Amino acid sequence: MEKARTARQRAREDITAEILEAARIRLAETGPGGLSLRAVARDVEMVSSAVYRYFPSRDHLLTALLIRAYDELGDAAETADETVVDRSDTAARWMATCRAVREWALAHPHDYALLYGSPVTGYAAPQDTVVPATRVVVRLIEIVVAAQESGAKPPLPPPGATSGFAQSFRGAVAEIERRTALTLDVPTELVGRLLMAWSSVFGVLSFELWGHLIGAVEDRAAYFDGVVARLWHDLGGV
Amino acid sequence: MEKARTARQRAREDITAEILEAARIRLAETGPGGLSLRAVARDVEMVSSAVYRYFPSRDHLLTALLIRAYDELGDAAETADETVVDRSDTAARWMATCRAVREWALAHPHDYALLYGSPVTGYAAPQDTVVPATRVVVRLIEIVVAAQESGAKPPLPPPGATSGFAQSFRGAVAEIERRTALTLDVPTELVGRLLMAWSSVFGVLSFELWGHLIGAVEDRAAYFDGVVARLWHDLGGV
DNA sequence: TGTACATCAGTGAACGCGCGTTCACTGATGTAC
DNA sequence: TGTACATCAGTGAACGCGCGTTCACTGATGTAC
Repeated sequence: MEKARTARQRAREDITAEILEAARIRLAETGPGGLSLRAVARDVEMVSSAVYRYFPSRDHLLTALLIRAYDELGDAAETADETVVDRSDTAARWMATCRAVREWALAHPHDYALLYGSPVTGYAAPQDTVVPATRVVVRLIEIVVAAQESGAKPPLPPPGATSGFAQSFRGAVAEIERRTALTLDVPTELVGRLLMAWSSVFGVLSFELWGHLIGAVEDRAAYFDGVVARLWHDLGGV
Repeated sequence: MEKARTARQRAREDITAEILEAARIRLAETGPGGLSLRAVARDVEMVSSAVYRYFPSRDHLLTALLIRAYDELGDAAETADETVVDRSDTAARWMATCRAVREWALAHPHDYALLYGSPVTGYAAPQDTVVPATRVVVRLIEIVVAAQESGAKPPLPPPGATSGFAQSFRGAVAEIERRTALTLDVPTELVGRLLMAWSSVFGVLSFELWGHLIGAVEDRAAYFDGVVARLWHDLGGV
């Protein structure tokens, strides 16, 4: 059994969370590059040096924000998928998951920018962010694999396609083979289409959020749904 | 006939260009949010206040950088397309144009980030950036329209598709109808697929540049080519 | 249970730094007669 | 062609500001005997 938490430990957790939340709000006003420890300290009514008891530097604070945001997004995506009661309705699961990503992005545009926007100059994300960062793709993979297992026909390479494409993402194929219980071979073209779909979803979202669709697309939600449905279709989904 | 330029006018143009170039180099080290007039002034060996003779504020400098980068990218894309001698080989033109975008992005990652990354907090791009910003899509549209005119069959909506998608980008359809000499109707699904392809190209590129493909895709060039070929196939291209 | 010592949160001053922008000025270049 | 005046590029000092990080410190909380 765990030792009971002391008052000090509880306070530390609470205050760490408070600082993180204040930093997140700051993020919206200054952007990640302009995030300032002093400003955050002011918001939580601490002297700036006190924050160093919780985060040893500005970069550690950024890392914590990054992980937290990836985890929130991962939670949102996974929860949305699990809300679909008919687990064999993989098309619905795909749709629900993608929509959840969009909704989270619209609700937290600055956190989204931190994750999928241009990297912060002078800051290199450490290894700890890798696992939380992959939660969304991993879930998308699971859905597509489930569709295959229940008999969806995998997509075919377009006529005239070269082998260079299939060779280019061996790492992803190996990763998927390790993670799945698929007895049949993982069709390479399917993995390629999956990677494409993954970056398309975020490409469309980034375009929507950063204003590149202004003047072209009016109903952004309907557009997103249509795109996601087509990506599913191109994956061989039914 | 134009009046001959005076020494002053020539000097002004030269120095404006020098400042812009210095700013561009700075951009790589600080990111757009951290771009500092004083640092740029130092680089061109001027006193900081002197820069104000050329750019009335930091934001005007950013705008100039933005326009310059969009124009460079537009030039690169258009030139690449025009290099294809057989103008009726629209597949080759599509490929060449997309590749040129990637090459420019790899050669100028910080300018790419300025254009397609998260927007700079506290800075709103003025109207002057709109036209240069659309040069790449416009060229992609021209290529796809040329393919249609020479008999490519337009893509079909996937089975079960709703009308919401087609309705969502009326602005884009109207824009394309105004710009093209197409006598036949512009197929709506084609326009949708075109918008999708457009954001997919930049989605893939952003993922490549910001490190989201690490561990999944090894041969980035082959992957990009494969993606672009599939996008063309999905557009109904031959 | 009570006491002595160790741990740790938070303080406040200081370090050295860079920033955007304004302003009155000097001196060179351009123009009108 | 020569001179008087107007325009403009660049100077240097100053404004008020915020930043990350360090350090010696006080006082509260936790722990071992």
